[in-house]
Amino acid sequence: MPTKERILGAAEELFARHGFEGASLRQLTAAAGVNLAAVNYHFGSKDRLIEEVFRRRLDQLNGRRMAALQKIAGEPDTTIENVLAAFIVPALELSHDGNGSLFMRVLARAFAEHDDTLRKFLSDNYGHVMRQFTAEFARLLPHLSKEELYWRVDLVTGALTHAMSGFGMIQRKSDVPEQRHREQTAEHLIRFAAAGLKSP
Amino acid sequence: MPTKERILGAAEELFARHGFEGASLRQLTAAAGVNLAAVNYHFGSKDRLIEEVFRRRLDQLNGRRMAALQKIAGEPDTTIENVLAAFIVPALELSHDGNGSLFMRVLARAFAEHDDTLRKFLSDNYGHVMRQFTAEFARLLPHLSKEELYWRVDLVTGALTHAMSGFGMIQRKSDVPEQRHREQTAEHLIRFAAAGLKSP
DNA sequence: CGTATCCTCAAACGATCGTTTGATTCCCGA
DNA sequence: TCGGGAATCAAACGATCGTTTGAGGATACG
Repeated sequence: MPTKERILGAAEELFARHGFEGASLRQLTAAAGVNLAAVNYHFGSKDRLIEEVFRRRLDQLNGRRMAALQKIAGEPDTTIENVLAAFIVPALELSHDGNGSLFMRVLARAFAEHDDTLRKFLSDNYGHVMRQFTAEFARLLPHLSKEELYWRVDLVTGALTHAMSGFGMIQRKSDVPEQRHREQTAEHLIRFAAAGLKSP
Repeated sequence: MPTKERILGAAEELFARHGFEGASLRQLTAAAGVNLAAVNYHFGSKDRLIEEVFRRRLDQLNGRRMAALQKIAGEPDTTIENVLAAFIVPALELSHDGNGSLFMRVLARAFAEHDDTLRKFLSDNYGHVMRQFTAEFARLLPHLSKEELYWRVDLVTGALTHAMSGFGMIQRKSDVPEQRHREQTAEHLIRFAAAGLKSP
């Protein structure tokens, strides 16, 4: 495997496990089986490596989210559940794809850290996704004030980030096929979030 | 102010802002206006200081939660909303008490970090609180399977932790009295969480 | 006044951090 | 086959980390 890929994989795992400050480049390069200097050679700095870890996964994740949303946005028979599925299902697919679940933990960490640099990077690059989803929720919940809507979207985001960071018990039982388990998880999350969004 | 108190206050603020690994004892003691060696003298180590930051706030927070829960647990006319209020209101009171809101950010960080030592400490010392609340939810939602119930309690916990860590917009408008703002926030959170818990 | 106890202080400990350097190896196109 | 950029390597840079030390100051009690 190319050196850059091995570094990104090890970085994802160690950032998830020990945080951005807690994972050192020496641990990281040792886990990847590459030389210590390789990070600065290929990425320039540790901060740029962190951004690249986000870019690689979020490009794919948000691409799928936007594609799913485009299919239903503005349509007359679209439901809250449809929009939530467009947001949640791509994330669940990622969680079950190789080390993707580790990335959801990295993402949960990024939310918990209130680091301004990282927040600005995420907002600049992927803020439009949240805005599109919020706009569609607004269309389907026209009776809610803007403040009410933001509140509920924020609570939904919190619940989903928490759940998908693996803190909860998204653990597949051995007798349930992976495909079926993913569908069940999606149903749980969508049912819960839809009830919260639609509450009177 | 006593040295120990000044250290705990500065620690709470810097742990919230930079994380447990990101905040150094040199920053911390400088902010507190005490000598570098004071941390190890009064607390023994940085890890023990971290535990003390949690203990100080959680003793008070969970004490109030348990007291509120005892008043309604097992009563025939208790509602989901009552139980949620017993869980949420003490946390909101803490959030509006001095540097208490910073502690909610520390707590959110602790959830995001999957650090085993910290998790064990929190579970050993305060796990009984979550078990009591879960038991009461189980009584009020008898139609839910144990798996369903755990799922929903976990999602509620995630949403509330997220919201109260200040990532959302729990920001009081200047023309709203603090007491009223706290009540409004509690209403938002309780309505959302109750809808999620009770969803069919 | 003497002294015992609690506390503070500057200084230093060894370890580890992210980053840089300069030499060496690899590999492909001319 | 040979030249040259790309990639890897061991080693070192200065800075910062948590922790420890031992001397000195403060305070209370005989």
